[in-house]
Amino acid sequence: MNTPPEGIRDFRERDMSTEGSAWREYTYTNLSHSRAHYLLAIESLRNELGYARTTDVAEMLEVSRGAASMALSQLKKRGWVTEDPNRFLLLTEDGQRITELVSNNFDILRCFFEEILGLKKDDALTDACKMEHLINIETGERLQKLTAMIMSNRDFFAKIKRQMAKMADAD
Amino acid sequence: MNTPPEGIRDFRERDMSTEGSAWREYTYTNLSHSRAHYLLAIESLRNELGYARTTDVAEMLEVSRGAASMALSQLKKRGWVTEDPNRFLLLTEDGQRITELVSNNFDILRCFFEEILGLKKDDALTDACKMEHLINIETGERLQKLTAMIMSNRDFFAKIKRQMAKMADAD
DNA sequence: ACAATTTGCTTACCATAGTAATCATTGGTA
DNA sequence: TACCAATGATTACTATGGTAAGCAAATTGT
Repeated sequence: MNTPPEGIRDFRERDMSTEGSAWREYTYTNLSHSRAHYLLAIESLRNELGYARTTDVAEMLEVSRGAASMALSQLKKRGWVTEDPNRFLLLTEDGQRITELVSNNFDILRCFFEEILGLKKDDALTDACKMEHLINIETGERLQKLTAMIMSNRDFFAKIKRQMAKMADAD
Repeated sequence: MNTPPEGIRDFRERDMSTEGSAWREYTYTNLSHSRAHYLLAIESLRNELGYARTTDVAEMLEVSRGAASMALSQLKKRGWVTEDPNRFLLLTEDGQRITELVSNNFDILRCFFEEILGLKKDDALTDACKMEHLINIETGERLQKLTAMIMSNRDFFAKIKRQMAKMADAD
């Protein structure tokens, strides 16, 4: 947990001396929101179908095949995606690490939003999706820990649930 | 708290029937990360200096004056920014509402990351900055509530602090 | 008063992230 | 075999969000 996975720039090493343009730092993994979903799509397709072609990715993400083709060739250049001998898409080891990281972040966030903050499933999903590639490893780990601690404290958890339900009623 | 401020599309009304491209929804306020900071810069400059010119905004955000000029003219078109009789930049009422929303989100997130999750100040700031314009109103309100509830539960708060400190040591 | 600087803006440029149209392979089938 | 559909990639286009260079008008300094 000490160092980030291979292929991911360590955000903790960034130069904060030039503060002020911190607002521009928002990738952590050097992965855009969109590119993250190409990786997730490959993973998900390989789990569902056993394979992933450019066309399948395009269809899943509802983008044109041209866009998928270009996006995927970028991801290949960066060493996150390759092809198997039969030209089906594969995640490299780096690609898998990053995908898993983003996927974990998504789960942590979704769970926190839904179980702790009591957001509706859809809203929890949407917000988690927006942030999955943004939070750094440390934040994810700590959020997960917090969620676990709250959920294992029955009284406090119940209290939170009541309060959050009250807020939902106010809507 | 029931409805979003004027000039902000209500994300809760979006059509979720076309799920699947939810990954593409990530603005809520129709405000990009970058544009949000133009609004915040105007607000902040007017508080610090009493006025905000294009040049001041450009300098604060460390972008070129050309970029600032274009960004600001977009924000003017959208009715979030105007000029006073002497051509100094002003936030419109809609602009102020959005700026306040983003600014509140930032404070809520920063506080949560720093006080609850125990992130270092810089990391808390960075993560909050990345998400300030992304979380929807409801999520912000609930996160704030959670933070308050945890902080006012002395025993549990102390326990969390211990755990989070332990995670920091592991780094 | 006049030169120098500041300011706001335009222009030409770059990169990313999409679309739509088109094209070359390829693989199955009539 | 000869054709047709599907696949993957290319091309031209759009929009956003930047930079750098340069221009015109206003402000400032001596």
